[in-house]
Amino acid sequence: MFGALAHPARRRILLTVHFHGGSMTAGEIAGVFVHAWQTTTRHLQVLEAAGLLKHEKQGRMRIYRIETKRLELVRDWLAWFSRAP
Amino acid sequence: MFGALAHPARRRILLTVHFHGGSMTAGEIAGVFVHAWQTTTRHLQVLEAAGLLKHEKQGRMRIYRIETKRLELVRDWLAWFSRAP
DNA sequence: CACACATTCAGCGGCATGGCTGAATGATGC
DNA sequence: GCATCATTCAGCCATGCCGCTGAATGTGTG
Repeated sequence: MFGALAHPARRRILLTVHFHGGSMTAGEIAGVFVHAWQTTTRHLQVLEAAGLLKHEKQGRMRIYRIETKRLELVRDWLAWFSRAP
Repeated sequence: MFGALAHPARRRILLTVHFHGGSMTAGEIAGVFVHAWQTTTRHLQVLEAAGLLKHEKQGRMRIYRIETKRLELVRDWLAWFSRAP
């Protein structure tokens, strides 16, 4: 998970999808970035492997949507540092 | 920052230091891990470069302490996903 | 001063990652 | 069925990271 968030492009993907209503097609996402779309595809796979995105086929395009629940794990981890030592 | 948190050993270092009262010497930290201490040293440097740790010399040992403020930046970033798109 | 201790610096090998290009899959429309 | 669009798979190369070992820096003790 943290590994997936470590790359700026992947964080931007998450933000982009979120502010686009929570779901976007792979093409739309790739269109936002300068990279070759194949590169973006790999980032999407990394994010999906980390459980931060899920995709569903709809016709000939795949729609990605965010799994915000997964992000709460990060929040939970951070919470350890709020507790008294 | 996320890059620094991406490695399990570094997250463990942060937790270890936190639950040890917020500060530890490099030797104590290295003692907890299986790795060669030189390896741990590099992790400490990465964490320091990310602003998550700071050190101060005290005699011939260096004391590291956590910068929890820095972790709040992560929290702030996560907050974007709580806002309505 | 000489020595021991705590810690870091420098460099090596192996493996993963990130960018690219070129070819393959899969659904649609005529 | 065939051409087309959206997307992914496979492989290449360069760079960076992580573990290690061996030598160097700095600081206290006799």
